[in-house]
Amino acid sequence: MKTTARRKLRKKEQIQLSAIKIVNKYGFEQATMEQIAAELDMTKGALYYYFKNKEDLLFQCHYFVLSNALEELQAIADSDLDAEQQILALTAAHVKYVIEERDFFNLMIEPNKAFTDKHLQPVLNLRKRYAAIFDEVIEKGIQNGIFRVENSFIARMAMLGAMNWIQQWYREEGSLQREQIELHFKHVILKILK
Amino acid sequence: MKTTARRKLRKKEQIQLSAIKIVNKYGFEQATMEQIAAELDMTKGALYYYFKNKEDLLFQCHYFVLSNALEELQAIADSDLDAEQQILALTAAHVKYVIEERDFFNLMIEPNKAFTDKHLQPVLNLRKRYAAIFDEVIEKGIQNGIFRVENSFIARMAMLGAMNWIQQWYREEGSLQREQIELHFKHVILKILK
Amino acid sequence: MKTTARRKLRKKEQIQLSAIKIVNKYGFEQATMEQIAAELDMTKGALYYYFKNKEDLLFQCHYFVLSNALEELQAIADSDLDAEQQILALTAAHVKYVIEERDFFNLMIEPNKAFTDKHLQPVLNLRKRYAAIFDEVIEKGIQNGIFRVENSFIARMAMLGAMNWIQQWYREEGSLQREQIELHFKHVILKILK
Amino acid sequence: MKTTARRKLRKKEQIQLSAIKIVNKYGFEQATMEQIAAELDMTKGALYYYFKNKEDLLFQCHYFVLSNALEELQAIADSDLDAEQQILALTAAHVKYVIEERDFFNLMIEPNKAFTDKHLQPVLNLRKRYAAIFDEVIEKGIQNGIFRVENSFIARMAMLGAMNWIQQWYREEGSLQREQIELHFKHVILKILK
DNA sequence: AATGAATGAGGGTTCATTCAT
DNA sequence: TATGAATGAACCCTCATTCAT
Repeated sequence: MKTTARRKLRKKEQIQLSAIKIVNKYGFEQATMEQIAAELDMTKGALYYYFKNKEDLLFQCHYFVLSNALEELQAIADSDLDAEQQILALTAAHVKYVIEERDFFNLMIEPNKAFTDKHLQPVLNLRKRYAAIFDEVIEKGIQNGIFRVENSFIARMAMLGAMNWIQQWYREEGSLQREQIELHFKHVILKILK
Repeated sequence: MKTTARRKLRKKEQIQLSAIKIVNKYGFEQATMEQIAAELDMTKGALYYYFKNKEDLLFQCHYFVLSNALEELQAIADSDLDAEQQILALTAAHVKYVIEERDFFNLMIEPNKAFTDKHLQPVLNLRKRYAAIFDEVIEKGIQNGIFRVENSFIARMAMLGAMNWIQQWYREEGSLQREQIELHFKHVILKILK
Repeated sequence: MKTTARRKLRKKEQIQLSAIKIVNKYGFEQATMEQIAAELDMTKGALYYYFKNKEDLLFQCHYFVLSNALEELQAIADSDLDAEQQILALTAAHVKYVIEERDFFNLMIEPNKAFTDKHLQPVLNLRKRYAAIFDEVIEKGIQNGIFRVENSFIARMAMLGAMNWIQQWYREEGSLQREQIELHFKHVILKILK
Repeated sequence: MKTTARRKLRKKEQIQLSAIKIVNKYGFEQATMEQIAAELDMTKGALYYYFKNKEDLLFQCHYFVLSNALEELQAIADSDLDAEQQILALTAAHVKYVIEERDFFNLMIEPNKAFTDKHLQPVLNLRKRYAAIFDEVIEKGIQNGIFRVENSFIARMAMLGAMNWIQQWYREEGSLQREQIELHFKHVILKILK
């Protein structure tokens, strides 16, 4: 039956969640298979039943997170909103990921020293596509005369950097709630782009 | 005698410089005592005559880099330039550090990943003072009517985030050189602040 | 019921054949239970229904191969050929086994590396009986005046050594095919014995 | 001073001797770094101070043993004895190695599954040169009309195989002493070659 | 002040073995 | 009977740390 196959898939997902958690806590290289396993009350040996090796596990985590985010952003870029509305929606979505899915998103930020050639390419491709979505909308805005930027690469990087940095200072119990942050950043982003 | 004490100090500095070099090349956790020692044609055992352990050495490096940066930024904030000129100088300085001292500034991001309690507090303090300099200049600019920002905390964080992110994409062999990046970011920062 | 018992026996044989194949391909210690099972589209867990453990399985394979060889050689020694014809037939048979059952004959070389006490004795016994066949035929030849050797023990060991060594240099894709090797060795063996 | 360097070299030799011993006892792949270290009351970690990794250590053992033997045999082939005397001397030397330096020689026999490309070539070269010495002398004998063989490759392999096999049955406490074995094998070898 | 040498803890990985289902 | 899943021991290797000299 499919039940067992499905159970295996579910377990793989659990392991990925655990791995993401541990990686965010200790860093990419410092996360150990033992820690990842302990989080689920498994022994590290068991992880190898589900993933070929550490790099494979971490790669799949990375891929999983990026793919999900990518899909959501792509839908925005494909909508029939105008460039300004789109960039605001992208901002909101990205801020949401950064704040709400902290653990997931941190992975995207992590440097790629950890991957060997075989895994590096797919990750870099996803990253490129993610960035391309922002570029596309920015470009559209420029052509429509809505945005005015000196260098769109720099603009995109500045925007993403500013937003990614949020997780360094955001605290759930702090005075600024997500919605306010979203609003503030929409404002900042527009300043950068106009 | 003072001479030997001084010689020891000088050696410690050499070791720190070596460590900084290695860390910037291989990353914080991947740098090994052996590599650091080899850079100076020493054996790793000798390092322990000067530093208690690896964390101690790395902490002092970090402290050294951050203190230097702090001093430089403070001088700017204390100068008699106007707020706009000051913020531009701060931007140039920060961009320089982010690029040149890659991994030590990386640490500013998540010091708790690398340091245990004892060393964490001093680092966090430095970090606060570092941020305070930006706040001070921004505030000055607002009071002088030069800057106009909705929320100065958000503005500072957006600026620093945008700049810190540079190290994620900057490549020495890339098409954008440090000086150009500096110029572009001065432009972006002013957009955010005005 | 006999049917199920017989089915079990047949399955055991299949597993043995699979194990023999894998061992000849990857070597005795490098063969894994997983590989052996995969060859039959089983999971490794199932093997333990038929064999107590890996050593047991491998022992029975070894025993199986050696017994078969022994039987074949015994038939030759019991035939009514004369001693020279018999020794030539033994040579052909032995060369065939050395080449075809590479690793199981390898075991004949140092069974104590692979087997613990319990299994060692039966193997050593088979080994003795195997050698005895050669001795018997050599002795017969000497008594019939066909062979003339200084020391029949040395002669037997030299013969077997020369043949066992074949597996060190034989390559399936090499220029010498099994049949040619057989012919050459028949020649050499006769030189040693005459 | 050179003393420390020399001490290091001596230690490396000790480790090699230990490794050779263990490998002969348990086989190439089954020998563990721990066993090798324990033999010298060291911890396995210490081995890595002297050798890069297991393959490196085992390779150097292999190389060491082969080189030594090679030198001795080459001297014989270079002497001004005639081919028959040379082959007898080679036989004596080889038998001596097989019996007296059992551990060393076993290494030569071991299959080379253990080495990766980098290390495999040098070993195979040494082996080739070792074999070439026998070939050279055999060829010389053929040209001088002293030897008469159908296929000199087969003859060489049969000889070496017969001799290498000695260690399978030789027991120090057995009835045949080395000198007698030497004599017997000289006899056998001449039978094969004439 | 520095080196050579060693230790020991821990990390990634493999695999025979077990066992509930 | 057989599978899926897990365990645990053992392996290779790295590296911070120690210490006699």
